[in-house]
Amino acid sequence: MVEDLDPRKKRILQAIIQEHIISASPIGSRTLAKKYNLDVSPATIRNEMADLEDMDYLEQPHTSAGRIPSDKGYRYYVDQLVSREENEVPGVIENIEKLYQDLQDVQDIISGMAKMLSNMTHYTAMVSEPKSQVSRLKKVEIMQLADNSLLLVLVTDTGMVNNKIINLDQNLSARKISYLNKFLSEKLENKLLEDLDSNYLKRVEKELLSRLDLSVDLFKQFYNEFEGVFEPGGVKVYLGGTSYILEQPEFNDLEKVKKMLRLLDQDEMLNKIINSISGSDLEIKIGQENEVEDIKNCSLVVATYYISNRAVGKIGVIGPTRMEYPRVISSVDVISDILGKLISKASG
Amino acid sequence: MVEDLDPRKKRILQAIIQEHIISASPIGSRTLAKKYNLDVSPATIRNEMADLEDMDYLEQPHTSAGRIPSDKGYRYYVDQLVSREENEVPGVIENIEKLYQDLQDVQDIISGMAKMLSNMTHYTAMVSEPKSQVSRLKKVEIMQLADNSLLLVLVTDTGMVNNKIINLDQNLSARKISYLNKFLSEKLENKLLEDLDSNYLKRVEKELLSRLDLSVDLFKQFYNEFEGVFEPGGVKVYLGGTSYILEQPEFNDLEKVKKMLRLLDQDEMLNKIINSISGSDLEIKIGQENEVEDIKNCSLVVATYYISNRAVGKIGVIGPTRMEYPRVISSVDVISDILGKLISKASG
DNA sequence: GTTAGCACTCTCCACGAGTGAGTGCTAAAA
DNA sequence: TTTTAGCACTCACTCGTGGAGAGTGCTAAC
Repeated sequence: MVEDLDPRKKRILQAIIQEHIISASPIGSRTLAKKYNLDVSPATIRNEMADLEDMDYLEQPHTSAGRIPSDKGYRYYVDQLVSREENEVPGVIENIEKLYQDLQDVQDIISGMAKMLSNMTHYTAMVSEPKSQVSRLKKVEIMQLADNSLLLVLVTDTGMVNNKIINLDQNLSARKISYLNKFLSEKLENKLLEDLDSNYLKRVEKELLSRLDLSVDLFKQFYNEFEGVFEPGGVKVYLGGTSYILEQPEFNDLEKVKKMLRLLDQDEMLNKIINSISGSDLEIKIGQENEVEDIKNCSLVVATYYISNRAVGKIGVIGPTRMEYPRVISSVDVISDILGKLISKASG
Repeated sequence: MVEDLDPRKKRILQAIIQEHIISASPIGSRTLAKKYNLDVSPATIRNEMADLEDMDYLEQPHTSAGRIPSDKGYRYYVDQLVSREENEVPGVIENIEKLYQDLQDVQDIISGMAKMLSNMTHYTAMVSEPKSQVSRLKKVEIMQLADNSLLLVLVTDTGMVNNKIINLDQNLSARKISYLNKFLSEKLENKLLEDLDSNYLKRVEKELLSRLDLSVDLFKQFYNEFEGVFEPGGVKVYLGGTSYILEQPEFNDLEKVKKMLRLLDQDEMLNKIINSISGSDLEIKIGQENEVEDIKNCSLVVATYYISNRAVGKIGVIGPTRMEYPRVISSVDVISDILGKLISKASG
């Protein structure tokens, strides 16, 4: 499906896209001839532009306007005309890493990187938490807070800490709690969370019941709560720079801004968006390529970040299709790298 | 400073404000005479309106427009013309409480109530976390995650759970950790966080050093991290219904929306705003009465919520000065109550 | 294949007239 | 003295009109 454009068409397409990214308005043949020395007259460019429009790389908002790139045009640009290494600035990685190195809390790191990425790109950034399925449970511990009240703490090897307060009807003796702790760490720690499904938990429950002389009611209550923690549910998505979308001329319309902000308010939507990206290292979805209806006029640049070689989460940028792809691509690339490194370090 | 308006002026002022709250535009004498049966002619109303303008209760956007309420007008309305019990719907409290009763996590409760409040009022809601100063430390515990890596867990009696992963240069033996745990619970648990200032912590440090044969370097490193947890810092503020501000005609201007959203993006600002409210049960700041520059065209309705009779946090609503005060006041009132109750219950 | 020339198209902006809501003032009525 | 009717006046808002400007497609010449 990728036609091979002749070199002049390539140059013209590239010039139009670059110009449009800057000006956000349709580009005419004269402007193009003036600003880029293409060594041909506007008339020739017009002919080429008409050709490119026939091939669906360009669109014309109305008869007497210049051309704007189509989604297909952007796609060609991103795939063929952008060199991905282009903008790598050498020292940046080390500098950012240093800047954030004393953040220990994974949540702080994630939201810090979301902010960083949005500041670098001037678009809205989104980062999903490390997903638990591919994490190993590093530590399970129950602590007594008061009579009838326990705190359950789970720590994964990706550094995510999960708390749950469990209120019971009756007291659980210190001896039993310490037994439970020993038992649960033995059975659950160092397992993949993915493997701790209800089947496995049921088996653990059975074994525990046979060993521990515990009022069955009390135990059931505890175990129900306990099991609940492992239910998948959506992963939290962090946002950075929400207000940047307002800077984009394509969001000059209040209705559009409203729609967008409402979208970003909904956690499920964010999940859907960021998880619609299949899983390759850095993926770009342009306009109509997006599955979520409400962002079919936006582009997404999303990378996967890794913790000890496991793909655990996504980090990306959402903006208008008229996006500064080269800069965004290299920013997302760099930040996803740093994010993985920082979390790895923080979670030991 | 509160002049006593004669009854007719009161009625007219009230009518203008109510009408303006609905229509968001200046109100003229004819409209008023038609919609509210004030038993006088438009001409008379005009005279009264001119009087009210002289007294600064009303303003005129331009010579030939109707009148809109001034901040002073709203203030009079809120203080004198709104009966605070007006809108109490009996069953509501119980219903909401039931709806949210199985939320155990304090953070979930808070963000749930923020959403609830914004849905009820159709304005943006903000809720601050229980502030730690007036909380008691219920539980301190250190757990070993791996060699060199500890997890510090703090739980307050308001149900807030705080985690910190501490990475050390060397290992800390299990025996020492268990000793540390015993020592720290003895010294810190059930104390007000307010009292755990650096002075107190220094004394504890000294005592600990004299008792524990620990490499001083290692200890210092641990203790530095540990102390950091008690540094005050801003409290987190939860938002609900950010996109509601876009529904308000006073934010039809993109510039204003931008300013507002940028404001709500900054945690420090939110802190400043919500803490500019002194501390009475339910306080209303109208327009210029606000200290924060950027919200001098907004109104704030903020209540304090209580956990076992301690004022621990704030919950409120921010919207245009043209706000439906009666409804907002009773909503904030009700929700702040429920919030306190829910957290009390969840944190046992 | 490329370019100059030209008629044509469409948006955008500024201008002006008309409309309508609302006022303030004055003089008459209650 | 207070209230009301009448009237002239003021502004914001809308809508249509009419260039100006940018850009195109087509044709014919290079």
